[in-house]
Amino acid sequence: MGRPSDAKERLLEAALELIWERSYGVVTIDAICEKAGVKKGSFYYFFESKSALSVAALEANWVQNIKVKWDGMFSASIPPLDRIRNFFQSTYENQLLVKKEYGCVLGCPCFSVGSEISTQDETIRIKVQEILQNQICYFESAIRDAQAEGSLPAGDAAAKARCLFALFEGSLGQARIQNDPEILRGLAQTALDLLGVRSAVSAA
Amino acid sequence: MGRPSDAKERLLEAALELIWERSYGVVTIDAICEKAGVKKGSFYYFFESKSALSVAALEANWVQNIKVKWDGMFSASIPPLDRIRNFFQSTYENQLLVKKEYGCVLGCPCFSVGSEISTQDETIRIKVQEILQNQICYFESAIRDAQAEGSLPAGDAAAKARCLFALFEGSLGQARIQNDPEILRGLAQTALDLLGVRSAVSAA
DNA sequence: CTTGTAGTTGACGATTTAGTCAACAACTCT
DNA sequence: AGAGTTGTTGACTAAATCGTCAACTACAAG
Repeated sequence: MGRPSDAKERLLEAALELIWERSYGVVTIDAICEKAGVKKGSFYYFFESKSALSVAALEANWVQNIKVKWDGMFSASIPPLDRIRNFFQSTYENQLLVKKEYGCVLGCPCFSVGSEISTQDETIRIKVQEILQNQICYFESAIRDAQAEGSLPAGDAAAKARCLFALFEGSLGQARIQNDPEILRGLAQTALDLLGVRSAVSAA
Repeated sequence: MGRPSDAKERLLEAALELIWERSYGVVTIDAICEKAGVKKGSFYYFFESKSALSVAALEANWVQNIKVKWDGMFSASIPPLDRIRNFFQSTYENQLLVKKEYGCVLGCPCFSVGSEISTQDETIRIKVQEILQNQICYFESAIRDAQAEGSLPAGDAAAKARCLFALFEGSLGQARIQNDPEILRGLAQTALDLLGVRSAVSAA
């Protein structure tokens, strides 16, 4: 009941995009409002601060956009090493698209924001940590499955997953800093090498 | 001639520390001035903007602090794989100290700042890129030397160096976000594994 | 149609921040 | 000591930004 509105959703989307494109610190509430087509009064009707909005935006982006993609890419119906290969390959392709659309390589919003304000805003830090931890789990179960089927040597799957994730985020960060998606070109192969796959070149 | 002063140096130091602790966006010129014990008029006497100061601060930190340490750790007199092992080990120990001193894991200022403002400030982006590129070179020559002496399999040393660097920065970023230096604990071994060293456990 | 609820608006005061400037102070060199 | 140069200061303006609020609007349900 009452007056229907999608202003809240528009704010979430605008905030995430602006923060991703620019940075958390440089984006003002006014800018978010303008991009969302919402007056500041309405902003404060829905959220109590930029911080609270950002937490909600990161969460919404995770459940509505990222998680569904990852669920698809890390589906148990795909051979585990293919999941990893495809994931890194599509990361590259995705950043190519981002650069075409935004003019810049933007990397991973979650990691960038987390690194930016982890010492300043505990609620964002916790949310980012939670999402990243969740992402590492996708790597970890792919690694576990690969070990179970014998396509990867046994070993600490959690540690390997963290290592793989560090490679992932570190590479995305470099790509953002250099504004060059080509950094991510061979990442799929690099990832498999890192896991100790003896690379048999697979014919398409 | 004229009036001697170390205000410029104090500004460089204060800026770097504040930006490292907090973030580029959240640190104001006023805050830098206060920390440096310098009035704003003097700030603008030495630098034309926060951006210009930051570029100078990153550069000064690189040549005066980081580079000399790295020159030591990557000295040609040390066996190449030891350079890498020691480097990652000392990264861990260093962040332990940072956490003790600052209360937070702070990671790598250069990478954090770079990732934060790469899309916003081209002069900082370029400077960061230059420093990071330089750092990768240290990895690359260690890898090359290891390959030359046969302790690493041949292969694209530049690519391996970039990969190692991504692991390095990605791990530091995670450690910062989680505010937990233990993320970096086994990094030296992980790095060597990544390079394909068949791990012979070396006795001390 | 009325009523209650959810959402909207624009104008406002308070604060923070950037950036400027003219006068002043401290030092060096001759 | 005098002159020239370098660095310092505090007070100032302008602008940006935050956060608030009372009045207003649009819709749903009865």
